[in-house]
Amino acid sequence: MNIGNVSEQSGLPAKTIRYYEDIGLVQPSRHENGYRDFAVQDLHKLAFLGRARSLGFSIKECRTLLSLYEDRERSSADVKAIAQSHLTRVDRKIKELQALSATLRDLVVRCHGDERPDCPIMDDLTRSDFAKTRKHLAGTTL
Amino acid sequence: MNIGNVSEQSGLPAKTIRYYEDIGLVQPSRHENGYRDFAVQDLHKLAFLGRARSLGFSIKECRTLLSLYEDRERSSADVKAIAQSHLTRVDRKIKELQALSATLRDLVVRCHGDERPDCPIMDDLTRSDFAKTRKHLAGTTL
DNA sequence: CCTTGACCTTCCAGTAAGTGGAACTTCTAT
DNA sequence: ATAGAAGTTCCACTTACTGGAAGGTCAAGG
Repeated sequence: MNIGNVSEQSGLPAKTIRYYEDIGLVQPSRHENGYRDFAVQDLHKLAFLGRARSLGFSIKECRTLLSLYEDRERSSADVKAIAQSHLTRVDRKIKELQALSATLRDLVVRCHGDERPDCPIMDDLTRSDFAKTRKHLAGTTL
Repeated sequence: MNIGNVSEQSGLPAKTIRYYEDIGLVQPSRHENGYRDFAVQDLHKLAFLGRARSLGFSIKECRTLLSLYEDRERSSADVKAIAQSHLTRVDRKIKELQALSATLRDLVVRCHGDERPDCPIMDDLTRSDFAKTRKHLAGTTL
């Protein structure tokens, strides 16, 4: 099966599939002409990866999940542990963002938003008493 | 003022401050020995940036906010617009993560988590009917 | 046979916002 | 004089891809 076909069936961009091969998540064989030749198992793996990624698992976790996926002797406890820690991470992030949202909302509501320069948002940013309490949002890329 | 001093007072790592100079957010002058010499205004700017970043504003937004910060003729409407769109983004992300959390929680709850291999989480990941519905979490790095 | 276009290949660069480390110089205190 | 702290630059690494260039391959139509 060619990459375009696999891309369509798995829902993953061809670029992503090549990338996944690069980092060793799949190992398709090659045709004589150099084209990748994906087996049905590869398609399943890629679909699995797509779903796992869409659930927010990191590539590293996906790697582990994939090895469990292929392990008939796996214990569901191992799978659950990964999902559980991911869930905890997600929930922690939600809390962080909710706190952020509350702060922003308060500032936005209090800003009259007209042509005058005075602005509670700027006042907040200009506060100098935050240096100790400030916490970086751990890797929050929105 | 040396960078260590500024770092301490602003709460930003020295590395970050140098990075901010690299990308043109601050322009400290230099001592004869090559050491950076920060003015009080630079310190204020960096504190401002630290606070803005901690509120989740992107560097690009920080750049704009900084120019508004230095603009006595600014209209608070401009500031509010940036904060508002950021808030919208945060709230959208919260919703995404909440949906994710619900899905994960359901899977985790349903997984017995023992030594046996059968597992609802794996079953979900192995589902093949998601390719169309799957949505990549837009840039969610937790 | 030739061409056109779709599809495939590799490789390089860029994204966001820093962080870590190496190699080196300068300042400060003993 | 020398040790250690603090400063400097530069390069690489992080995440998970994505975009684009330059070029090879394949199927269909004239």
